[in-house]
Amino acid sequence: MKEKTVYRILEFNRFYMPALDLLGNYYLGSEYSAAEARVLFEVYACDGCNAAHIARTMNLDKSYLSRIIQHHIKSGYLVRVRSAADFRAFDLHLTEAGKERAEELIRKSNEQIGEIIAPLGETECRKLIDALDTITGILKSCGERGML
Amino acid sequence: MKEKTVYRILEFNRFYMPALDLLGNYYLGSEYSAAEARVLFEVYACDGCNAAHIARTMNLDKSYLSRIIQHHIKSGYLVRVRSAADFRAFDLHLTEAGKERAEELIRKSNEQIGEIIAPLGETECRKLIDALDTITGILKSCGERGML
DNA sequence: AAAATATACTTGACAAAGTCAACTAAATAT
DNA sequence: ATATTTAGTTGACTTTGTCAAGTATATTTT
Repeated sequence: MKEKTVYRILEFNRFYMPALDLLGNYYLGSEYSAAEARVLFEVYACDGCNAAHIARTMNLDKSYLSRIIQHHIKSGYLVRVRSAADFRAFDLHLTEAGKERAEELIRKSNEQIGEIIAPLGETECRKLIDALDTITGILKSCGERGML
Repeated sequence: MKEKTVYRILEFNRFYMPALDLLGNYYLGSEYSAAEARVLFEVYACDGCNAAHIARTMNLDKSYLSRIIQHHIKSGYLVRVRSAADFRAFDLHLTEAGKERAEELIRKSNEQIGEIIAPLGETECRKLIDALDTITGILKSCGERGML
């Protein structure tokens, strides 16, 4: 049974990943690099966080991240303000443009997924949600620290 | 309902993708680049195919692919033989070492997933499989050509 | 309080991954 | 026979990501 489960997971990944790719996964809007977009989202989700926090939660190299942040600042999407509590760190905030940019990316993602599931009816949607919940629940139960 | 479904899919992706990453998705063993491993798998799955076929099915740039193949040949994992039917093309085959390498990567993937789902009992495994099947089934029903 | 250690972030140099355009050679279509 | 398409290669390039070393501030240890 275990073996079959492993096999089925691998098979699912093989199926689902290209699907993700196709529809743009949660960070992809379009002309943006994955990491760049995700950084924007992280700040969107967690206003005032700093680079170290992002590096930890996204498991990103800090030097790489540093440059991504600089780039976003140059693009006018991010601003940094020196943290009062810790003078080494900078609190990160989205500018208005940055917020709009993030929301636009989210909207695009939504639209893409929306298009794909367009043919589904109520019942199927409910089933889909249930299945997603089931998987999430079970996988979460596996890892004290296996998963996010 | 549609909106909720979209939202839930995005949320699932956010949860599942790092999980995939962590456990090495279907192509990842370890020190190998995604594309490199996938090429190996493609030939494993489709012995005698040529670069053009791989480029099409994996949606890979042909120049990039050309170099990956060269690299695999140098590593002793792949051999090419000029196609009798089409003198421009080369049939690709795994060497014994290449076969072993591919199988080792597959074995590693299996082990990693196996470890993660180790805590699960029979019932949970069955539920997980059902949920994966449900998702696959529903999503497949969406796309005449939305998905793989 | 001083010294040692850890953390936040930056920079330079680099390696790896991926793309683009131009090319040769063979196959196919006109 | 000529034009177009397809298989593959190569060179030059950009993007993406990593590594090591450095500066400045915080924290811990003695």
